[in-house]
Amino acid sequence: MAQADHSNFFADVYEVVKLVPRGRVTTYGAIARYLGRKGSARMVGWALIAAHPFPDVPAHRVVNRTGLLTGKQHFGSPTAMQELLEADGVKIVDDQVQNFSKLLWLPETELGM
DNA sequence: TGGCTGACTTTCG
DNA sequence: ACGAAAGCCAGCC
Repeated sequence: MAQADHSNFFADVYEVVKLVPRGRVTTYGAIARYLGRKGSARMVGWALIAAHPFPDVPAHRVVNRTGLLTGKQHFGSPTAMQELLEADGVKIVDDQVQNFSKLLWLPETELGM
């Protein structure tokens, strides 16, 4: 539990993202659907923006459904997200996660729901 | 108070 | 197959 008084949504997003194992990636829709807000996938990304000062939240492991680093723009550097993913062992080519389908980590599936 | 925007996803034309 | 619109929710003007 973070300092979430009125917005459990942010805390939930952080918890799920923090649960993403190293070398894996997940999608906004997967998290949103896991939280019960399948239509609010944008909110997941928004929560990640608020997660900037949170080093425990590997936002770089969250990409869009195509495996494209859509949020790399918000990392301060255009290549920061790619560097972080490669540091986790994820290969990135042209802002696209290679072997994305295999590296995709779904909370519903991995957590057993 | 009301409306726009946004690190998205899915569906209709 | 491509393009446009809808759905969803929270923050900001």
